Amino acid sequence: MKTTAPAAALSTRDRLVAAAVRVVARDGLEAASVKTIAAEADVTPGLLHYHFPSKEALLEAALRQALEGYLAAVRARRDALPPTRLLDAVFEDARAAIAADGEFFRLRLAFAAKALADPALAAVMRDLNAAAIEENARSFALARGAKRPAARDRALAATLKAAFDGVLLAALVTPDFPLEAAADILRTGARAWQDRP
Amino acid sequence: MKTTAPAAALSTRDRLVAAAVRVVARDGLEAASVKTIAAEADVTPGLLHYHFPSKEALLEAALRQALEGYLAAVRARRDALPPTRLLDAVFEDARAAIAADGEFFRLRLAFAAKALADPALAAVMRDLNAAAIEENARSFALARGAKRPAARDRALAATLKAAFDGVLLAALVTPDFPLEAAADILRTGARAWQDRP
Amino acid sequence: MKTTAPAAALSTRDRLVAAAVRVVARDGLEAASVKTIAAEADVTPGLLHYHFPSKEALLEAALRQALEGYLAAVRARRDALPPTRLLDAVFEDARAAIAADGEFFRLRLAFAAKALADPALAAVMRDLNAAAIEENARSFALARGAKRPAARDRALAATLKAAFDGVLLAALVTPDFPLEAAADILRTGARAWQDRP
Amino acid sequence: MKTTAPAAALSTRDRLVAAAVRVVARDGLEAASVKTIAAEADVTPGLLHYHFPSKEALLEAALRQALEGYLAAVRARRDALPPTRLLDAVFEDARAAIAADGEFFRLRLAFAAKALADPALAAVMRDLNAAAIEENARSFALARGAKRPAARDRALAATLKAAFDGVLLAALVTPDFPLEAAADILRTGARAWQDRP
DNA sequence: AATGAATGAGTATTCATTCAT
DNA sequence: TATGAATGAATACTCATTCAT
Repeated sequence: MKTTAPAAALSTRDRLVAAAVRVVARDGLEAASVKTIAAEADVTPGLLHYHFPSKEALLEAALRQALEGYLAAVRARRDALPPTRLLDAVFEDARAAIAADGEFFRLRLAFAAKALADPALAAVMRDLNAAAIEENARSFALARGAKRPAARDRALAATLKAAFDGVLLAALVTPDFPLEAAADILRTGARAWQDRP
Repeated sequence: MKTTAPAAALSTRDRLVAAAVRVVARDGLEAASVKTIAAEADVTPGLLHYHFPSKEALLEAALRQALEGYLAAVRARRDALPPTRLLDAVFEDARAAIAADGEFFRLRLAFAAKALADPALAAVMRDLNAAAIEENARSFALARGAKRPAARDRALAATLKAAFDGVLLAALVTPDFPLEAAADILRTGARAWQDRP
Repeated sequence: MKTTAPAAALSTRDRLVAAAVRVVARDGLEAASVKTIAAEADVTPGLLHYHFPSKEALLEAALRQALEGYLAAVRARRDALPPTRLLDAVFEDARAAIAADGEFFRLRLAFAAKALADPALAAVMRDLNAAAIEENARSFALARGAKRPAARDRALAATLKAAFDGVLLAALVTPDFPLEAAADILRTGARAWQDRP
Repeated sequence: MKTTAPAAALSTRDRLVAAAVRVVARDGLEAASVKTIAAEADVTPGLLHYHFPSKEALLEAALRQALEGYLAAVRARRDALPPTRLLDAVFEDARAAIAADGEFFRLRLAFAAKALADPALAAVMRDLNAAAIEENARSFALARGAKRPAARDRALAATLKAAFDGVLLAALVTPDFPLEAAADILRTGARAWQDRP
């Protein structure tokens, strides 16, 4: 019989997924060979293929896990705020991401590039993107006094997410990117959109 | 004496750069092996290394050429417009890019991901990004009635470029992305920023 | 249960080392490509790199193994002789080497040339050379009636080894090299050195 | 019309040979590619094949030129000495070579290794080796009071040359090689050989 | 579940040589 | 003479995958 320490004792499968996330976030997809990932998980390459049919399958699981973790973090922060502050929260999320999220963004960018040629990855990204947008759309609806998100809420959420992604990329490559101006411009546009009847 | 047909008369070097651009735009960086690029240029792999010290050097030249081509196109369109329509032109550029530019964006995204780990590529991107932004900043200054671009013009230009890049990526991955809303939100924010004293 | 035939039971690693020794001794370092060595070991080139991080690492192991084998042979012959005959034994060793050792010397010469530019190989040669010299120095001390080798014993051993190496090279390139004269001259000089108080 | 400065203006052919000698002496045969040698001679690789049918032919010329230069230097020093001091001169030559001749020896060792598998190179080495030995043999005959070198003189010359070559190699690889002892042992043996009736 | 050995196709790069100009 | 472009074969090495144990 084997007793498992509750938190630390990840299954081999989960260790592999976590290792893949770490490697891609830290060193990019080019460095994410089977050998490298297996070593990061302290496991032999052969075992990786016992748990996953291919390297692609593992990478897909890694992308899903990374995006789900991000989504959960967004949700948690959102649940702790009153509805009227939700639009501000989006901007704070974005600013926090820009300040701290270099690694996670590296992973997201690497996978985005790969997804353009890989339908399975594209599907994962689309689904979890949609979930995050729906989450924010719900918040925007509440702030407007509506119970359920409408098309205008989803459009706002999708736009802000996309725009901030672009800003995040630019800020990572260009050290002196004008973050304040970007936030100001986007916030003004968003407020006007919200106040429209 | 040799008459040169305008298109076929590219030097081998230029044919290699063009081939690299094509391959990366069409199939991504993962498919851009020396063998593939050489074949696309109708050349032997050995010859590629006669003209470029390494694959990396060729890819860097390809990125530069692609971005310079883009910059030239932006400049040309800009020169054909009266100053008061310049802000609108940015939005039209962006919309045109979203509608038509899938291939060019694929290349840009692939190189962006690689640039996070490759300082030489990052420098190329930064330089040509900065040139494009300066170009637009000049337009925005003229529209404000100023002769020379100030920090506020550059901030606006940088923000719009970054935000539209994000929108472009999202639109490529998500077919039903709300382009109209995005343009509206960004335009509103930009106008408010411009009208500020 | 597996019965192992003594010769065939080499590990893959050992088969690779032996194959490298054989190829270098027979055809020289220029012919010692990864492909050639792998074929000689009846193994795929990929497997060579599974067992050795690089071709250089394999060649270093091969050099060490060849020199250790030689050293062991010298020791064995030495142990079978009475102390007074030890100086003569050195000359017999040398003559035997000259007569029979073409292949081993080809390897040694190839590696010596390479070692001038490769510190790792140079270290291996130096260490095993020193061991062989110390071995002979001990013999010369015993022949003098001393228990432990002194500087004069090591100087004699080093000189004889070096001089015979040169003679061996010359004899290999020049078929009619005067081996008897060489042995006579060296023996006379060595005896005089030994008889000195 | 082209005027040629008398000493500096080597023919292209000679510049190539000199460049090959320099490259091999400095960096070894492994570094002596056609490209490298041509660059050292400030010439294009294509031109090399105009003057030499193959790389091998150039290397053979380089070896011959290096050995002939060495032979000329030996002859010159010999001509300046009275007959009775000639044996000493051999030892001084050798000591000078050991002290200063690292580069030349590197070349000689590299070619020696290659010559074991290349009959054309082996012939060059043998011929010029024989010439140098004959030179010394003549000296030894004179010192004995004979007019013409006999077998015993040639044997002595061949032995000393070979032995000193070995010592030179050992001294290059082993920094603390006992040069004094080596010279002493060889000189004693040589004198005894000379004094024999 | 896990290992470690093995494969075969693929990678970028270097090389001596040829040839039209 | 001399150049610079071009070729094709060879180089060491990496990779995802398979499989017997």
